[in-house]
Amino acid sequence: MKTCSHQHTHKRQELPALTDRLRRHARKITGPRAAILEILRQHPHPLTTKEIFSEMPRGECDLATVYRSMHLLEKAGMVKRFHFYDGAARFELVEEGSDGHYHHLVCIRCSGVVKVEECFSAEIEKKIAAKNGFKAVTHKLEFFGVCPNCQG
Amino acid sequence: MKTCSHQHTHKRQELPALTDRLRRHARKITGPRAAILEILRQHPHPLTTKEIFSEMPRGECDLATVYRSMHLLEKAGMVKRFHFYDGAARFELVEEGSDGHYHHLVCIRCSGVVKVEECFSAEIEKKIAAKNGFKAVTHKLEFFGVCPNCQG
DNA sequence: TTTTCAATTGCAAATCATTTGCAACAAAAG
DNA sequence: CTTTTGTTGCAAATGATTTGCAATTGAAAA
Repeated sequence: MKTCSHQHTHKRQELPALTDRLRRHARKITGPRAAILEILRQHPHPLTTKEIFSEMPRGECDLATVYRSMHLLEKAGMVKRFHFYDGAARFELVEEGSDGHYHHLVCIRCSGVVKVEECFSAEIEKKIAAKNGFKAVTHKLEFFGVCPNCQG
Repeated sequence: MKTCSHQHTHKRQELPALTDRLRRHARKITGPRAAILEILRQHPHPLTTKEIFSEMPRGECDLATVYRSMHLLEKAGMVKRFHFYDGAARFELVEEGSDGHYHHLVCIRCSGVVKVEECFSAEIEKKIAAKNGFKAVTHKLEFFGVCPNCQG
């Protein structure tokens, strides 16, 4: 019983490599989109749409555009969407070739996030799928706790 | 390495037992609260606030009251909150004595939900907590896939 | 490079889920 | 039965996200 073999290597791609990836999905490379990719590139953390928006050089684009772009990037498999404690979606770049499968450990006090390499055995998922007759089963797993700084 | 020992036995409690549980948390048993508990009792599925509201006998109470009640029941440990594919929170009754720790397998097509007994080794969680210096670590885990009816 | 056209954006208004202030009300305690 | 304090209804406020539409702009074609 071995743990699942998701990739966790993170060689951060350059912006051109990212725009190429997007272009491959038959999409235009626009100012806002390049800016968003660059921001995600520089923040290896899950960011909310608002955070991405406020990182934009001088209000470069509309909030709605960020929302639209995030959907686009998500469908292109270039970002992964997360939901933690609050109602806001958070996004993180998925490295090329990675299936984007990894998890987080979130501090319930300060909201700090740590990427988690560990994952449980893929056997469990297969067993669950088989037992219930489901196909294409995936999972979402997030850990929550109190980080060292917020203890005491 | 054994799987975690969460309880999964579900002997559905009667309404009086439920109201007693709530009373123990020093809270008044009101019409809306009893109605909500009864609805949750009769639907061993995660329900959205809206669904609970529309199950109420003739609009018995305000939507805001349902929201307030769900927070109350959550703090009392009587219901568990879930977030699946969409933005709406879903609630399910937690059996007395259960730690409310179990998971779901959700169909991404029809939204059907199956309760999942399986869980991964508790060792993994301990290891993650120790490695990062976090305390009181818990996790949220949900499975997604295509159910038998929605395949093909 | 310039033309052309569909994809994309900005803006404002619309939705959706959820929360909150406040006065009227109703359980539970005495 | 009265008091006390938690609860509710209602309406308005939030916060996140979506959408219609006209104006704009990448990128393919000429």
